[in-house]
Amino acid sequence: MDARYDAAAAEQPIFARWEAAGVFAGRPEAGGAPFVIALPPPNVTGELHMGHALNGSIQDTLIRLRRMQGRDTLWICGTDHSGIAVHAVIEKQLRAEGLTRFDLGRERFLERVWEWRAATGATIIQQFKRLGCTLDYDHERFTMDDGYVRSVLEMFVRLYRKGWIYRDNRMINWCTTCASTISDLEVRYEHAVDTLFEVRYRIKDSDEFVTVATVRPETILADTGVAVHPDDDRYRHLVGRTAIVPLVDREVPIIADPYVKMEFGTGALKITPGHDPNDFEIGRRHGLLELSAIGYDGRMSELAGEFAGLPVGEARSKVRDALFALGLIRKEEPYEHEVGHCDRTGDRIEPLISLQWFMQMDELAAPANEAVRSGRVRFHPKTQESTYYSWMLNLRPWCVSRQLWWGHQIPVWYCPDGHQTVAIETPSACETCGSDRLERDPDVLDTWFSSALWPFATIGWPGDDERLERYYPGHVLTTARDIINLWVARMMMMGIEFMGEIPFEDVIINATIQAADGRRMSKSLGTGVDPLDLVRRFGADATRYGLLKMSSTQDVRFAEGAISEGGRFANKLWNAARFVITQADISVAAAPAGEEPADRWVRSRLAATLAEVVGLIDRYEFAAAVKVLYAFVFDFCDWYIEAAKPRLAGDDEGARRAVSANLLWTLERILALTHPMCPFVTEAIWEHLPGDRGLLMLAPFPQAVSEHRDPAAEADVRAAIDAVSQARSTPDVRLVLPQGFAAAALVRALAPRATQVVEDADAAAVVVEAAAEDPALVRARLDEQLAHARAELERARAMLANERFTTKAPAAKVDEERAKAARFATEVGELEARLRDLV
RNA sequence: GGGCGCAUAGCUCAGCUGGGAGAGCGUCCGCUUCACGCGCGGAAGGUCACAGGUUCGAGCCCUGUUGCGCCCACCA
Repeated sequence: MDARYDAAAAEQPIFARWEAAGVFAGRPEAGGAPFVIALPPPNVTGELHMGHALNGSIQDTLIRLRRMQGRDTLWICGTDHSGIAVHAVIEKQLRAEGLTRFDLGRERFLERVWEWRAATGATIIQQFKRLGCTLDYDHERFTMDDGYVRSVLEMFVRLYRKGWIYRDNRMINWCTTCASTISDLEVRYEHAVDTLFEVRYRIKDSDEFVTVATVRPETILADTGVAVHPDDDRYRHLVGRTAIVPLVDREVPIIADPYVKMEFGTGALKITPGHDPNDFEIGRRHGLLELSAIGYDGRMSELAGEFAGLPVGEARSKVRDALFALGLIRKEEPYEHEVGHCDRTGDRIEPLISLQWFMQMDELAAPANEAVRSGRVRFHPKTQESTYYSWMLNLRPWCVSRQLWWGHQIPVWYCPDGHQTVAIETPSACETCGSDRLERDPDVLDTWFSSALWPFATIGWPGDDERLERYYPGHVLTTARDIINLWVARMMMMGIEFMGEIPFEDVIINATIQAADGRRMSKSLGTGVDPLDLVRRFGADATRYGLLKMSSTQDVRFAEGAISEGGRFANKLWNAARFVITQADISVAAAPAGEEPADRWVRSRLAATLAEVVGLIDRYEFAAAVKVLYAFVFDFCDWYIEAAKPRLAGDDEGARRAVSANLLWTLERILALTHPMCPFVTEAIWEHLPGDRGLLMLAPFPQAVSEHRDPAAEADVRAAIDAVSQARSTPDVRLVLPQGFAAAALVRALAPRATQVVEDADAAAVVVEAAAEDPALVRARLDEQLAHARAELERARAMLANERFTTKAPAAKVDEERAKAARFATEVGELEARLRDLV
């Protein structure tokens, strides 16, 4: 064993051995209850980023711990076809060749996507292996593989037959770059400064004008009404009259609708049902015409007359100029508001009316809400439930059709008469009229539609696969906050609907790891940190350790120090093992042996640590678990191994064997406890330990033996450690131990700088003194101790003198103060006596 | 516009139901090269964002202010 743990050299061969064990696909033969996590399927376009690495570390820690605890663990593996993202990648390639996807046509485009996927689609899964993740690679799924496509179509058909999926002409969010609809959840609102115009519309058969306010004058060309509030006295006389839309001279009705805010702008609202979601609703209420002046290409349509063909932005200023020339603009002022942008491309969203497929989720949502409310599904941290409810309690129809090619093509065929035939297999004739001239809907489904069935489509739904039976429902889901509604909520709805049971019990919402300066980590900003680079520099264990330590309920800034600490931790463990292997008698069997205070202390600390770390992981408090583990491992090294050295080197063969057995026993348990978090280094050490022990990954997880708890030994050794620590930092000290102090031998062995270690019948506790030959130092130290004791005594007495404290505080608190007062009074007395003796 | 969260040592963060401010890193001092210099021990360093309030007592509870972050939302 080298003096330094070489992660780079150790990791790959170890991973190969794990894979060879063939247990990643679950192991029902082990007899334990299933424990299942579904990996949030990363985009095929993706590379492992910090979020994936954090999430992978958490999931693998849980999977490994449960596996060692005997559970039949399954970590579902796969990738998402990510429609829009893939289109972006391939269309960019095409642009470089001077082509568009339409030049290729659907079939050739899809061939090209599959070629690309064959070449690069495995990257991110390989990267999870580098992190040490024990995903079920043998059953890797892809949301576009044949079986999965079938599952998606099955879901569509079933929901269609229930009437929850339907086709309708509604207002949708249109992204001109994507040339597709996007869902409400894919719209990101950004602050924008535009101009608010007040425009005068003439009233028909009158000299009067009505003035409306708008930030989008170009939509005037598609206006089909003017609305005022029913209670607005300023306009009451106009309701029912006709206004004339400027530039196009269209006659439109003036209507009254309570949606209009009297106090905003002029109190009169132009209605453009074709280009504004509110106006759309108002238009539907009043039966207004739905006109469209903007096309899917983001340019003005024929309806725009002289402005036809102009991009929207350009049309806006041209229309403004035309209105101004006619003297119809009454006012222009800067106006700040939030404008919807495409989450993927950043383009301004164009609200348009379009014939699309929608999904209505009201009935699906009710049981999903109930699952959270009743506590069957728990969010960690719990505050994230509000994100879930805020969306789930206010659901609107989900536009599921996308005008893309890469994705699950909608399984609906139309005959020339417009009848719909819905089927999983291509039908030969129209269900309604028998026509054989069928054409399939060209659109594909929203990527999140297929993601919603990830927990069960991956393991065989809708078949009767035994894996489906065994591994659904799952247990834990860990993911990022921004997809609680896009994904988590929808999985819950679909899981309940199609499997009759929630897909998981615990939803862990990860911290977002920000760049060191607090900005968002992003490749394009150049603020990203590549987790694989960390793996190369520090090792996978160090990376996992650091990420777990950074995991938190709130967002954290990336700190490389946490990763390098993980590297030191792994090296420390490696060297502790190296000491045991080279210095101890490893022919003895590992056993909780030795009755010295140090022996009992380390076993007691180990039992406490085991229980605490497992408890923390059970509660998903990974950062705290890592800290507790770290503290114990360093205590073990700094004190138990140090205490063992003289005993191993001594002549007492019995002591030598006992210490060796105890060292081995403790080390084995530390390795098992550490393994879920730092699997590589622990497995590497395990291989060096004597005997044929198989893989640590499959070793049974150690129980915390409560009989090993020994508060007296812990207190004694703690006192010894404190005294020795003091002695190490100060030359020429004298250590005074109480008569019969249990850990006296430990103090004598570890305090080389103490000039004297003496037992004193009068000493109440271990005392560190300056050496007798320098009374001034002794005096100074005693003075310091006395001042401290006096201050404590004074504080306790002051509290007890406060009548309101003694009457109002809980009795236990008061008793505690009394005890303190008594203790410090004694200590003050003792110290004063010592000082008198010195003089 | 509504909601949620965060502001604690130079840095990254802990501080659970209110009773003497913590860890790791960094800095400084000492030790040590016989498992580990990715080592050992110690020390310095904080009016717990600000202002009020409740309480015998507040980092923790309440109100407000400031600064950050996030989520939700169709006010022209």
